[in-house]
Amino acid sequence: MENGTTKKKRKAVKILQILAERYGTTPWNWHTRRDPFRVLVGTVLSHRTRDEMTDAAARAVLARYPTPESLAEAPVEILRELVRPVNFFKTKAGRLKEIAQVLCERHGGCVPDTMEDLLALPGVGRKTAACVLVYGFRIPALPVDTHVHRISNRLGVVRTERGEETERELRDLLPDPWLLLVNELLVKHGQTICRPRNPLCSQCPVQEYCDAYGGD
DNA sequence: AAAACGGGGGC
DNA sequence: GCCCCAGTTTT
Repeated sequence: MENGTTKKKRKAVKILQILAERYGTTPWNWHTRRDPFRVLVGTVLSHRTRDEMTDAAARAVLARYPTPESLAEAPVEILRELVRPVNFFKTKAGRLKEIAQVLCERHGGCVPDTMEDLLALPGVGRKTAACVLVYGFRIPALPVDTHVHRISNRLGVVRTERGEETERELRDLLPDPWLLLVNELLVKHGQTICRPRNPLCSQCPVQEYCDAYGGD
């Protein structure tokens, strides 16, 4: 006998299978970003900022300050210049330095691998901490950003007001292997097709599963 | 729960 | 020119 929750789980996994085919995401694609420090720096810079700008800034910072030790000593005015392309760059420049200092003082120059320790870092919330766990350590965690929240609700996989509720409900719905993929897949989908405004529903590979699909 | 932070690119 | 955007912290 199949109850409602089981049905939802099957639907959620089916959707992710289709999106994984569409966007070509596979576990070994993460190879390039397995260094937790790089993930942490890049994710902090990405807050409220588009990918293209984030990438340039993260590379600039990491090229000059490739370790927590060097970043902790970086002059904040130079950091500001390096991260100027991203939103909130003044705040983020200071935060990056603070984070690096805490890593050196409390964690022996390493990025911690628990949610609790990550959340204690300045400027690191649940989304960023989960990104470090998933992309840096491949520990199952669920980064819920605006894309994951919006798309999960449009699809009808969850019905939630806030990101934290989305995180709780999705976690119950998805087996661990899919937790590792859901953020990457939904962000790609959200940037290309399931956009906040004017989604391209006619091109959507999961329209038949979508509560919000209106026929486009 | 809502505002503050805070700036470049797309329309 | 206006509006939006891979969040977090503070009020």
